[in-house]
Amino acid sequence: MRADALRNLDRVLDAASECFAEGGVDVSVDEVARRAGVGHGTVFRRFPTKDALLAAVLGKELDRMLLLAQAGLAEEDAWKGFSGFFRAAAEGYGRNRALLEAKERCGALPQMALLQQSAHKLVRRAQKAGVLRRDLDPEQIFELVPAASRYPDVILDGLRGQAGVDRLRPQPRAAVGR
Amino acid sequence: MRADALRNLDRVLDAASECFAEGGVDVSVDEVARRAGVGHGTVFRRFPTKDALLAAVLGKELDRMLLLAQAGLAEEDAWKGFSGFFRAAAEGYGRNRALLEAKERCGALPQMALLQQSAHKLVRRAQKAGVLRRDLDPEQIFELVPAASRYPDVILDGLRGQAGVDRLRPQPRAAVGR
DNA sequence: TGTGAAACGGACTGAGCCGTCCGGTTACGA
DNA sequence: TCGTAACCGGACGGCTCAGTCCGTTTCACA
Repeated sequence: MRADALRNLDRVLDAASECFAEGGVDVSVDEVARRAGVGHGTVFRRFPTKDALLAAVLGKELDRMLLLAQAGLAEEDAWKGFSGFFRAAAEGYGRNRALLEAKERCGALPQMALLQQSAHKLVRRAQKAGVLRRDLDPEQIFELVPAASRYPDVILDGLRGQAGVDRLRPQPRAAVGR
Repeated sequence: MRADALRNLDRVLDAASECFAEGGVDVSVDEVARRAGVGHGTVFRRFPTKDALLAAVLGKELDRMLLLAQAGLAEEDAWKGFSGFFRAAAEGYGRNRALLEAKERCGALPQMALLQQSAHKLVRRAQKAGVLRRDLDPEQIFELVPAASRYPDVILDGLRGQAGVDRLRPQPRAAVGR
């Protein structure tokens, strides 16, 4: 690959990250190309469709999250491990407006499986330790991540549970609907 | 106003409600017109722009929410009043995919002020009664409503606080950032 | 039932966007 | 230094969508 091609590829990826984060997935390819300082033909040579570009950007973000999840597993305190990852992931969603839409649009990406696996471990461990409520499965817990981009403390408080004393409120909990 | 005009206006509003709720604000005016069984010229005669149509639909939804808020105030138990409204509003956001985007796009609507006023009363009353955490102001509390469309119980648990024993977790709470 | 005003709806315009293509340019090996 | 292969970017086509316009239809009232 020629040096100029590589340089432009980097610029395009960076510009796309910023554009999608700020404006969501509806930002045009022209806009991305303009910010990268290239013609939009150049963008389409590297990424045959806009979705391919989106997937590349999303992939990079997922890689970052995978590292965070693994860091959480390395933490010995189950709650700290879980909540640290949860908080960081939530902040990621807050910073990047396109993440949710992109996930809907791109479908399954290769990194997803691995990330999901690590994230599930985090949840299961915290639940076993009795510090995380047990009436939601990992899938459901992580549906709350985007929601937590605003006030993570509130939602983490809602998620926290103790062994024995299950919750602050003693009444039977209503079924958690979807 | 002629009878056919009135009938079509109703049809258009209903169709728009359904379309936007299901598909978000990006549904085309043609699609709305098709579902209403009219030409899209007819839609644009009543609503000069797509945003005007969106505002009309949003306005109806806000009216519905205002009634819910007033019902909450009529409830004598402060927590039941607040949480009932919170839950109903959250469900509204869950059912209607366009609500958030529409609010961003339409800006301030006349109903908003009144709704906000009632909602604030609900929050202040619950906070005074010591059943709702005090480290968030009403504005911030209601930023959590759309987030609660999925698992309202979790978030309500996170919001609940008792007088004296402020929270389950005794450590000083981290600053709630935005 | 006849007539005029109001409403209807489809054709049309223009803008924006995705994706393609090709003539000109640039980097790199010999 | 030079030839060539790779790369660049703007022009272009096709599409969708918001908003306009006008010939035709429908309603309401006398």
